[in-house]
Amino acid sequence: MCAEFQKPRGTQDVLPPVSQKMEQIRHIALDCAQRFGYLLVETPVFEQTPVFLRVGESTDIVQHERYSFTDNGGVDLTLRPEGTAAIARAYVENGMYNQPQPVRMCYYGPMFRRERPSAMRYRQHTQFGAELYGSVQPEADAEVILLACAVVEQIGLADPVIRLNSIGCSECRPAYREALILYYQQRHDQLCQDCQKRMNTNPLRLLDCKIDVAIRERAPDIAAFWCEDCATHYRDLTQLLTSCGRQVSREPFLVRGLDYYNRTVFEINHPSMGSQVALFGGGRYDGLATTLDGPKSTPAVGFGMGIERILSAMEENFDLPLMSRIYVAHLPGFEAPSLVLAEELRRKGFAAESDLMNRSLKAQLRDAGRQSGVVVIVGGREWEQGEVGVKWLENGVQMTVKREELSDLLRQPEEKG
RNA sequence: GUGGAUGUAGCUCAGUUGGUUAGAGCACCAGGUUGUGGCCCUGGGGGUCGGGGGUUCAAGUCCCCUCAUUCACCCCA
Repeated sequence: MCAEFQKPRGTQDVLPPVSQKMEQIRHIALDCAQRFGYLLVETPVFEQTPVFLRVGESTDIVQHERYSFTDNGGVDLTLRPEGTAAIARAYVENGMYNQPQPVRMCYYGPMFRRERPSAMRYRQHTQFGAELYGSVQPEADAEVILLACAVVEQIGLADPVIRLNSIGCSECRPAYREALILYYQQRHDQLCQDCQKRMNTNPLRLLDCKIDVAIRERAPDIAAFWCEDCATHYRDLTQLLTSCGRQVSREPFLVRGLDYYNRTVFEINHPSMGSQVALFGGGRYDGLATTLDGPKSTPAVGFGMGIERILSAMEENFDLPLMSRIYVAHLPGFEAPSLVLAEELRRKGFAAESDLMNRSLKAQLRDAGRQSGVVVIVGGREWEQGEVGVKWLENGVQMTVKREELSDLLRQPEEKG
């Protein structure tokens, strides 16, 4: 095919049966969220660009991964790279801080980042996420994490291990930041090029480096710098999660790339996935809504979950429940009656389809065999007497019934044969 | 943005040191059964060999460019 007709780089066509699986995941996620009290909020897939600039000036998402464009009215717009900023905007714009707090919301939809595609990384991907506004309590962090774990578990992954850390608050982080810079400055010559750059842009990210791991080992741990409140918050959260039977692993080097986080950050990996690929990740971002013109104090926690990654993680141990479909076949000349009968069955709630290819009966049965279900045969002597044939392909059992009795017979297929 | 690997039918892949009209399996369609699937047999459709340029009497094969896929980085879900 001509190159200009190919799908854009890093995007995918989702075909059956994968598309059905995706629907299943969406259903599970939204259902879980609802049981936790998190209701769906839909925001536009594009926003005015400044909304996303709040994600952090130094992050790659904002710096060079944006899908931005100017519309005909001269407005600067950006395809959303993540959900949190958009939800924060919606929370503020709709005055949701006047609702009884906390406000529990979730979202589900496509995200766009112009990065180079690789394993489990796409330019358009789907994220499910949840956001909790209004509570500073560690219980809030816990609930959000428990929801994420519940979804992951529903999908068939046993015993998720939560990788957890706290990156402190405006009280205690500056001191840690200084200590970290000092430590790395003393070893400046041994650092990789990226890290030398990171010293100035985002020192916390030094801990993310996969090259300078040896240097990192002896780097100062933020836990030693936590203020009283941050320390209690972290301790309480850990306790809450373990009380709920969740496994927590403290990750001193987990910092995450978005600037808006404070205190809690977390993520979860899956063994089937390559190195640094998280199924979901999130944290607390008490300052974000304020920067979008929200009230002075608007605490919030949330996570985002990569649906394509979830899909690939569950691939082996998750089967789609097959809906049994009815194939209405016809003898030559009975195309129209078979279409009518199929429609009749559909109106009674069955999944039914008829042949549209003017095939021979033999070919229709072959076709029906591909989806292994029930075949209703229309035409011939039986039709003259107001009857149709019914055949179960599984075991080859066949019988003839009055048209009026057909739907009753089909409702209990397991008793036949 | 950096580095590596790979592009031949819908899918998985053969294709010799460059040499006639590019093959197989699976899948698809039809027939073998004037009204019955799966197995088997026979036949059929389907390819600008990712695209463009170059070398050559001759390119799927060699060279260059480009596009795409993929893996590792960067970063993130």
